[in-house]
Amino acid sequence: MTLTVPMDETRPKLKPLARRFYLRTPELVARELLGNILVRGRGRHRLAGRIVETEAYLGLNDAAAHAAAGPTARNAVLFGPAGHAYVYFIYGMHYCFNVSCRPAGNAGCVLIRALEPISGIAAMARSRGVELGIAPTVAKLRRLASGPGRLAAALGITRARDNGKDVTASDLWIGDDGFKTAIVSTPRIGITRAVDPQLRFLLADNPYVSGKPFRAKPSPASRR
DNA sequence: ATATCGATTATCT
DNA sequence: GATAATCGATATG
Repeated sequence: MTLTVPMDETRPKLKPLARRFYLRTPELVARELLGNILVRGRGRHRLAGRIVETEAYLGLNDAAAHAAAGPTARNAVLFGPAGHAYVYFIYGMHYCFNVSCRPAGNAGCVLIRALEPISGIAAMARSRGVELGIAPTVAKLRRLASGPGRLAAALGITRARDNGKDVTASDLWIGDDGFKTAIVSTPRIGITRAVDPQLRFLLADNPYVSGKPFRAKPSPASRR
C-alpha cells in the first residue's frame, strides 16, 4: 500500500498552481492534478487534502460532459477561462467540484473525486456530520472525502459559494508540494454515455480513492 | 460479500 | 416530466 507522504510544515510553502497549468487538455490536467493539494482557506485555518482521484471531461466532443450540448446557464463557467471552479448540484443533494481547463471556448474540465485528508480533519468531519474518535483509522478518515459529493461536503463547497472562483487566486485553490507517485487509469464512474474511454485517474493502491472501502492486505502473521 | 433502493431538486427536453 | 459526473441504508447469500 502506498500511503502518500503527509504534507508537513517543513516543506516549501505551498504555492497555487499557475494559470498555465490549466491551459492544457483535460486528460493531462487530470493526471497532473493527482498528488497536489486542494485547499479551502488561506492563512491559518485551512482545510486541505491530497488529490488522489480525478476524471477528465472533454467538452463539446464528450457525450458524458455537461458541456456536450453547448453553453447553458449551469455550465457557463466551463466555456470561460481555465483554472476556475465549476460546481454543480446533482441528485437533489450533492455538490461536485471541477476545475475548467484549456483556453476560453474549450469546455474541458476535471472532476476532483477524492482527497486524502491532511489538515483541518476535525472541521471536515464536522462538515460531513461524521464522528471520528481519537486516533481515527484509515477506514474512518476515508469516509471524509472519498467521492465527489463527500469531498464537496467536507470542504463546504457549494454552487452559491464557489462556482466560478479562480482556483489560482481565491480561498479555494490547488497547491503543489512536489509529491509524485504512480498513476492508474480506468473508465469514468456513474455515467451512462461515453463509458469506454479511460478518463478516470487514481494514485495506485491509495486507500482514499472512491469505491469499495479499503481493506488491509492480509499478512500471514495477522491471519485469524 | 454483492445488490438494490430511496432521497430530493436544479436543470434540460 | 425525466434525468442525474451520488451516497447511505437495507436486504440477501
